[in-house]
Amino acid sequence: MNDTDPTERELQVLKVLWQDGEATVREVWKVLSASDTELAYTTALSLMQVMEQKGLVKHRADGKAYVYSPLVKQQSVFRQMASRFLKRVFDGAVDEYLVHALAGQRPSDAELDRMEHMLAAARERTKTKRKAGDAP
Amino acid sequence: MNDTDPTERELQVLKVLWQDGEATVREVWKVLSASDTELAYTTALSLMQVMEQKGLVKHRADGKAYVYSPLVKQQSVFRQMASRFLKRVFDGAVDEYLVHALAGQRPSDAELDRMEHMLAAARERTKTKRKAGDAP
DNA sequence: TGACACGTACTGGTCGACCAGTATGATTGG
DNA sequence: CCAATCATACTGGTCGACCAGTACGTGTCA
Repeated sequence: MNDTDPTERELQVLKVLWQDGEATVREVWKVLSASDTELAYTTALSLMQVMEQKGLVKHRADGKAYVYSPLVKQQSVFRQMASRFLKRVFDGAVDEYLVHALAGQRPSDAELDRMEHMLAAARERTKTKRKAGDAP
Repeated sequence: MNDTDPTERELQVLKVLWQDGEATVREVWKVLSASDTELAYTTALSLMQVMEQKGLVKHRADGKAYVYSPLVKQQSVFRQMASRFLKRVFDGAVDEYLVHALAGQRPSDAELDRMEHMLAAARERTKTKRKAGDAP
């Protein structure tokens, strides 16, 4: 389906929609204007119209206003963006990916715990995976 | 200094230069044309001239040809790109970053080993960091 | 020596992201 | 009733990434 990542701005909009479930143009505009630099209301509107055209969001009329909601799942978008980034930059070497992230960031103990569990789970999967050729 | 990531193409060029130390336009062009779709020779040239203007590479004359070499370290670029991506997409949550990468990728045992070591090292750093200034 | 091969410089064109203004329709308060 | 205020629709402009063509210089070889 979607073969390109959402742009920076589009991602900002999607985050608002994911958080709130749905939102009017004005609400989205408020958030973007608050976190970022000032933005014209019509700019936010244009952006969301383009996004609808791309199939990222849909709208329904609620009285006068349009209420927008996301058409793509946060999980899918994040997974896709991470995969693509991983592949493009590090040629798929997930350990390279991690080491550079850790270098610029100091994770909390809780995060470290969660990540260790992830690795353990991943190791488990590959181990049990040895059976039956259901490879690509 | 550099406040934007290198573009897709620029990154491809940098990878060639990092790998070989230095390279002529023709060599870079060969690699790009091989891995990607066909590309005009002058396109590669233009790209590298722009990159020089941006301070990403420099050149020296070797007889007729220009030999280009990188001005930025692979480490720095990767670290910066990873950090930025992490922040922009996952708001700095490195565990989120990892889980989505693992979902789309099946790491090898060796990679898992290396990543576990990284986490252990990261945990060590935060632990010793708690003490009053007994820094190395 | 003169044509050719190989190099770079310069220029232009396309496309998408991003931004914002003007036009226009509907609701509502006085 | 009417105008102010809200909404959306439509249109255009800027900028950077990307691509490639033409112009031009220089060394080489028959």
